Order: sequence, then structure tokens, then C-alpha cells
Amino acid sequence: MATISDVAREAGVSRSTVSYALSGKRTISRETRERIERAIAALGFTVNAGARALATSQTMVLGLLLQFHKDEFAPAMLQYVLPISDTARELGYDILMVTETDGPAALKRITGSGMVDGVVLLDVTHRDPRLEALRAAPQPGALVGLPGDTEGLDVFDLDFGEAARMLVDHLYGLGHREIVLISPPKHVFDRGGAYGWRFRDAALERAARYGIQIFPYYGESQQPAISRSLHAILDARPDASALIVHNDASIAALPSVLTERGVSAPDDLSVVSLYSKDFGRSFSLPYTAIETSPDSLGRQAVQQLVRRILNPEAAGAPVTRFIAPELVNRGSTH
Amino acid sequence: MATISDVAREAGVSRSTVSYALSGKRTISRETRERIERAIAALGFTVNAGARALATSQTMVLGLLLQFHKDEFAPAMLQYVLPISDTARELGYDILMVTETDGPAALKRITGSGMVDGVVLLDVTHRDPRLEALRAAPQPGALVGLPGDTEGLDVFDLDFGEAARMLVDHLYGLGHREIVLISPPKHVFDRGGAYGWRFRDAALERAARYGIQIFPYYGESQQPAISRSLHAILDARPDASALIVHNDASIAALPSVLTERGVSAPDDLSVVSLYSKDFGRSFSLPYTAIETSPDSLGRQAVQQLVRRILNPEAAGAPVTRFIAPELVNRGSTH
DNA sequence: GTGCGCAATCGAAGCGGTTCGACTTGTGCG
DNA sequence: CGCACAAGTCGAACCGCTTCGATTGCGCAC
Repeated sequence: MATISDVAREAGVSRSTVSYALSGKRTISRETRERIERAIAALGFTVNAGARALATSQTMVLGLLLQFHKDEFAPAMLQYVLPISDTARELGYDILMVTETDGPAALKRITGSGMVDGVVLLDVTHRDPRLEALRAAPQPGALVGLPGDTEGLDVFDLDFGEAARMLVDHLYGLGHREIVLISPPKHVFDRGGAYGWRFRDAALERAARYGIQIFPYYGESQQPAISRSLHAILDARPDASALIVHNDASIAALPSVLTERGVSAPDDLSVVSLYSKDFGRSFSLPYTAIETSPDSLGRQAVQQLVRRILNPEAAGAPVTRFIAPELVNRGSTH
Repeated sequence: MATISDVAREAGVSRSTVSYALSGKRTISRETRERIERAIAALGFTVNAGARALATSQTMVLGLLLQFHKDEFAPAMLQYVLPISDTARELGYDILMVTETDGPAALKRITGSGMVDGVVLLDVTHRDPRLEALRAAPQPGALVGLPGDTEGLDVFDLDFGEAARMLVDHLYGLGHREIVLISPPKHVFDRGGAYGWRFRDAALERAARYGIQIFPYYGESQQPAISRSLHAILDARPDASALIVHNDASIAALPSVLTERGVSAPDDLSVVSLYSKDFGRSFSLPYTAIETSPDSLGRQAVQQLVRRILNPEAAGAPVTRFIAPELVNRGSTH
């Protein structure tokens, strides 16, 4: 591999001149610059990332911490990963993806060794053990998902409370008074997946205010339990006139479950849900729903992170940003 | 961040002694080692990855090149990514994940700048433009997916030809003489996704040998086109007694399509398919099928890659390894 | 003619490690 | 008693790049 010294020799200039020609931080005569460019092309020179990182203390790499829970419906994760990767690249950063089970250890490893300039934490839970490591790290971080304590952190999440209220309002306005709610699986709650109870509690509170009833249930994450449990829940609540599904796996299974029961929406049952645009499209879900945009969430997280990396002062105080929900009416309610 | 000089000062030794204590490459007295360990703990010292990479010319990072095709059924990709990441970590490597559209450019960037010690290419096509860049790179690479020219490369893929033959044999043995085959979508073929025609051609050849008929069709990748096209195909071939589905999106949609038609397997139609264990479980697919294991593919690729990184000579000649298919009978044929 | 400012370039130090050769001690052996 | 050798440690060079301060030569104003 050619080094900057090789280029300098080939072009008959000093190493520093080559460096300045590359970075443009000092003026270089047109003639010299062209000579250097020719030398670079001839030698196929590329700046060595490690050496540059050492000299500048900037790696131009962002860490991306994922946690994969074996018991989970996987398709969702990728929707965050891709936009994050794309946005990072647009801003000149590469992505070091870490999937270790031991999140805090992984975080310490990549921040402590200076492999990354900052990190994005995905799927943050209420009391996420990674946050302690993040706060202790010299690099900034951005979270996707709301933790219990946001102190000092940039946080991005959907406004699940507002989403729940919008859906309840929608159903209430249509006259529904008994509503079944399918939440994420119990293990998501146990793990501290706050979006589960943020949504559910807001829905229940709203229902109480209207004096209507919402019956909450946990969903399942894998077939055939998903369909079985949906059947059981619908059997148990024959009087409910509407269904709110806050769970990807369940909503994907719902169409065939309804078909099996000979039930159709909205004639026999009003159905609303909450899922990402892509997810709805992949499975062709015909339901009125809050459409989330993981891409925008990921994108904003990366942008804020990079802002904070480049200029910690100018990035200002930590932000917690809730993305406003958007309801798309597909006529599955009446 | 504490440096090795800080540790040396704190422990009252030279920098090289600290380095040797860390690596164990020279003998260090018990007493000195303990003093150094105490200093490291006190200062919270971690080796700086960039500096180490510069000195050793080893980054302990592997590149992972993905291509996401907008028009594709996404859930499949993650099944490769995770095992690759896990295996890499077990062997001491981190993963730099690159999702750029321009694969060759991305490959040049990360290899040319020495950010990685090797790369894994996912979803390799027949004439994959990334291969040229890979062959020119100083680092080794491992492929998942079979290219037209494997010269000089370590390649891992499922044996799609054998898989097709096994399924055709199975159906032929049961007496089926008219069989419909749903291949991956046309754009997969156009892009050079060789697994599509490797499977189809082997099936057709086998059928010809037996003197039976196989009617091949392309599948679709997104709803509602998937179901619509399945209906159309089944309408067009009322006499076919068996169905081979070589497409994740289609097989996931098949249960509800069959239900809608009032058709049940195996009574009205024998169905066989090819999908990964995880995929089948997620969607609870009840079909007799070849079960692929993306995890084993990814794992083998990483292992071979690391072997080649650590000891290029001992790793021997490039290998092309086809994973043997395994048929799991779930009683969807008769 | 002198002094000044600016454009263009160079040399050297520094980033944080690793590694090679050399040096000091202590030990066993002839 | 002298010597070879091993154990333990150190100093310096090096990995490839960036950046600061200094130097040179030039045109221009006074």
C-alpha cells in the first residue's frame, strides 16, 4: 500500500505539502497540486484510516448497538438499521455494528478503545444498562427509544402516548364503547420496553376519561401462538366492537385470523393499529393505523449525534424528541 | 483517556514493559506485572485501537457488505447478518457494516484505507461487480452466494441444484406428474441472483429426465401482488397436483391464499418449499421443505475468512463450499 | 530602497501504540 | 573464579498521517 511519503517522493514535495493538498487547509499552487494528484493516481494512494484517526483523534466511525432478543419478531429491526447506515454515510461516517448480548461491555469496548466517534443505541429500554456506560464514555451517543432517565442524553422516539390517544379518540368518536387492546408480548414489558406501557397506559387513561372500556391483553411473538392467542382473546370478548393492535407480529397475523373467524373489518369489527409504513406495505395491511417512520427516527438520531460530535457546544442541551404520530385512515373502522 | 505512557509512569516502568505485560510476548516479573495491572485499573486504561492498528497493521475489524434492494422482501437478510456478527466477535473481530448502493466503491474505500482486515460479501450475484474490487484488494474476502467465476475466492452457498433435485425426486416418488414451480421474482434473475436459475434449471432437468412436467413462474416480492399472482398461477394450472415454492415472500403468503381458494395441502395440492428454519418458524409454515441454515453459512464464511487473515499460506487454496440441503417432511405432500 | 504582507512550501514534533536490539543482574556450571 | 546464559527491563525506531511554526520569494506601498 502506498503511503503519503511515497506520494511526496513521487511528486517531489514534502509529506506535509501532500497532506495540505489533500485537506485543502492551506493554499497549494495549482501546479503542485496537479503534480500531487498525478502521483496519487499513479500510486493508487489512499489515506490510511488508522493513521489518520491517530493523528486527528477522529475515526469517522459511529457505533451502532443492537440487541437481538431471540424471542422477538425480527423484521422490525432492519428498518432502523438501514436509514441509520445511510444517513451516517451521507455525513461521511461508517458504521461499526455491535450485536453482543452484553451491551454495556460492548459499549465500553468500542468507546474505551476509541474505535468510534459516537454511538447510536437502538431499542433502548426503561432502565437500560447501557446508559451508565454511555454516560461514562467520552463520546456522545444518541438513543432510539425512551429510557426512564434521559438526563444528559439525546433521545428520539415516537410519541406512543399521543398515538394511543389519537386511536382511542378515533374509535370513541365513531361510537365504540368496548375496545380490545393487544399490546406487545409480556416479555417486552418485563424487559422494560417502555413503548408497551406508554401506549397502553395512555389508552386506558383516555378510556377512563371517556367512561368507556378498554380490555388490554399481551400479544405473542411467534406463530402459532400468535394466532391462537388472537382467537382466544376475540372469543373472550365477544361484545367488543373495536380492536387496537399494538404489535407487529399480531397485526401481521390478524388478516388470516379474521378470515378464519368469518369476521370482516369494519363490518363486524373495527380495527386500528400502529406500524411502520414499510411493514404495512410488505404485509399489505388494510387497516386504519398510525404509521411510524423508523427511517426518520434513525435519521434524526444520527444527525443529532454527528452535530454533537463535530461541535459539542453548538449542539446545545440534550434533546428528547418525540415524533408526532400520523393517522392514516384506510377505512377499517366505522 | 489514559495512554500507555500514563500507565508506565504510574507503574514506574517503561512503555515497552507495559506493552509486553499486556501482550505477554516477553517475560515480566510477577511483581512488575502486578504493579502495571494496578496502574491500568487505577487509570482505567484501554488500548487505543487506532494506534494499535497502526503499529501492528491489524485492525481486528471485518467489513460486511450488504446490498439492500428496495424491491426485496427484507426479513431474510438479518438471518445472515447476526450469525456473522456473532461469529466475528467470538474470534475477536468487530464488524464494519456497509450498506452503500455502490458496492465496488464501498469495498475500495474500506479496503484501501485499511479499515478492515477482511470482508464478507453477502448476496453475491452471478457477475457481481464487487468481485473485481475484492480481487484487487490486499485483504482477503469470503462470499455468501455463488458468483459465475469463483477464481481465487472463498465461496459459501447452499446447494440449490441438489435441493431442487431432492424436492422433485420427492414429488416424483409420490406420483406427481404436473408440478408448478414458483421461482424468485424476475428482478432477482435479472440482477444475477444465480440461486434462482440454479434451482429452477436443476428442477427442469430432473423433470425432463423423469418425463414429467414442471411449469415455472416468477413470484412477486410485495403484497398484494404476491397473493394476486399466486391466485393467477393456480388458476392457470388447474391440473397441477403439486407446487414447489422457491420464494420466501410467496410461501409466507401461501397459507392464506390456499385458505381463500378452499384448497388444503396435501389433500387438494401437495406443497413443498425451501426456506430457512427461522423463517419457517416465524411464519409457522406447515410445509415439507428444504430447511436452509443461513447461520451456518455465515459462520463458515467468517471462520474461513479469519483463517485466511491469520495465516494466508496455511488456509490453502480457495474453497467453494456447498452446504448440503436437508429435507424436513411435514406432511404437506402425498 | 526598505519594509510588509501574502502565497507556497518545508521540517519536525506528536498522535499511542509495538517491537527489536541492547543492557543489567543473577544463576549454574566447568 | 570466570563465563555463558536466561530473565527482566529499557530506549529508540517505527507505523502513516496531521499540524504548527518557520522559511523563502515575491509584489506592492511608501
